[in-house]
Amino acid sequence: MKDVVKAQKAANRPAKPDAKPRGRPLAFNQKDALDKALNVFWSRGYEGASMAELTEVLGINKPSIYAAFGNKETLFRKALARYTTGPVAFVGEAMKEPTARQAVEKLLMQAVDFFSDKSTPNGCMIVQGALTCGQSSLAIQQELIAYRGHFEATLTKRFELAKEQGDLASTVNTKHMSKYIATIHQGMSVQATSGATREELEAIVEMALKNWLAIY
Amino acid sequence: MKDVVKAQKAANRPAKPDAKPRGRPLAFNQKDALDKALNVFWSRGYEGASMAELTEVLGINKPSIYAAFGNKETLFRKALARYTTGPVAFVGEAMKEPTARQAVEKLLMQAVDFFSDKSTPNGCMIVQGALTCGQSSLAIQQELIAYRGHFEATLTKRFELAKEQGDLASTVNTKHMSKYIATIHQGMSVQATSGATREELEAIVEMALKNWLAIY
DNA sequence: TTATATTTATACCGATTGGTAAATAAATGT
DNA sequence: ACATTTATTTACCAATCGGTATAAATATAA
Repeated sequence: MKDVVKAQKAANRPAKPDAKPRGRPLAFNQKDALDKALNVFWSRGYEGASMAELTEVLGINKPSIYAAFGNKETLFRKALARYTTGPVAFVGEAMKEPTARQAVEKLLMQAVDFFSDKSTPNGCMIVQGALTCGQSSLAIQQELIAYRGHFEATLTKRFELAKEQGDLASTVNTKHMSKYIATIHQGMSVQATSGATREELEAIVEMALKNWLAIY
Repeated sequence: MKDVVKAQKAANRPAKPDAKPRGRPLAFNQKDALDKALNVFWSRGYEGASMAELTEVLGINKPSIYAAFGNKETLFRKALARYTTGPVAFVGEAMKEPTARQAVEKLLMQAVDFFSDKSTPNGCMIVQGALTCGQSSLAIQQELIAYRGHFEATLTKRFELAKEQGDLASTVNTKHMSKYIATIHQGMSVQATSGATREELEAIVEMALKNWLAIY
């Protein structure tokens, strides 16, 4: 049995709170370590984050990282999963607003909070994690493109619902509208990374929302 | 006299059309080579473009590249300068339109042409050349941020002129409006890189322009 | 106490990174 | 013809890249 397989087995072992595990215990908290890795990938992107920096920030030696999370690519994917269920879970929340207009307003306003939060890196990891990259990272690049597509699909679904509920005109092209909102969101991500202040991001959203009246 | 200094001297020598240069002639066209380098940086970003790929695409050995253009960083800067005076020179042209509204419309419409041009990489090099990167590329990252700032300053100047000429209300915050337009432009760059079609980009611009009536 | 299981730290791997030394080739000046 | 200048080719450099083999350390099970 190869070590890699053993490690995976250990990582996938279901939590039995009462039965103590057999070997030497982990010297670090997996969730904390993953959060730290997320921060590195978030600020540096997939290629810009080196395993050397990751080991330094996590305070864990490389073999321990590989045993716990697999290689760099799977570590990135696990950090990305944590990102979507953690920091950016507000996207799903915003969709629950009673009208499409309110959903978009809440989405973009929360994005302002998110982008200007000084305790986290600026910008969106899904937007900037691998926009451009070398040939060896094309798989990650495509994966992030797919994530962005899911984001638009979420918006489209919400707009379709709004059509049914009558708070959005039946003539609206929901896919185009989703792409438009996504474009603003992605542009704001670039702006945040470029140093835009909270006030500036708010002004952008304000202008984008005035648009709502004009569009339909 | 070091070789590097000699090479720089050769590169900076003023063009005397009739006086033939002294040593072995260059075996490649500098402008063509720079255009090829631009294409690599444009599609892969600064870090994603390796010297190995650059030598392969340019068809020139590394020592010749270093002699002609300096190191990777200066090669990127020279490619970037060519980018601004070549492919994206349309930005300055759009500013010459008679009104602010027409200037923005022309700017964004040309951006659609630009982003959906299948003979060039998708997206904008200034937006995506180094959005995220490792520590060794922070200087380039900052330089591109400055370029984006210049883009906004250009828009702001045009809007200030529009105020003077009366085709823009005196109450408009020109800096905020510039940031809003820049945000849409940058978002479109991300969309283009993600595979958005020409029709989709056009729809985005159409919605952004309807906004013009609502904003002021 | 001994065997087994798991994680740790150290030290290393081949491949790739950006960059260059040295010798040869091809032009002009005298 | 010969010296000088410049560019090209080849072969190499140290540093870093992602990733791992090995053995010591630390836990439970018997």
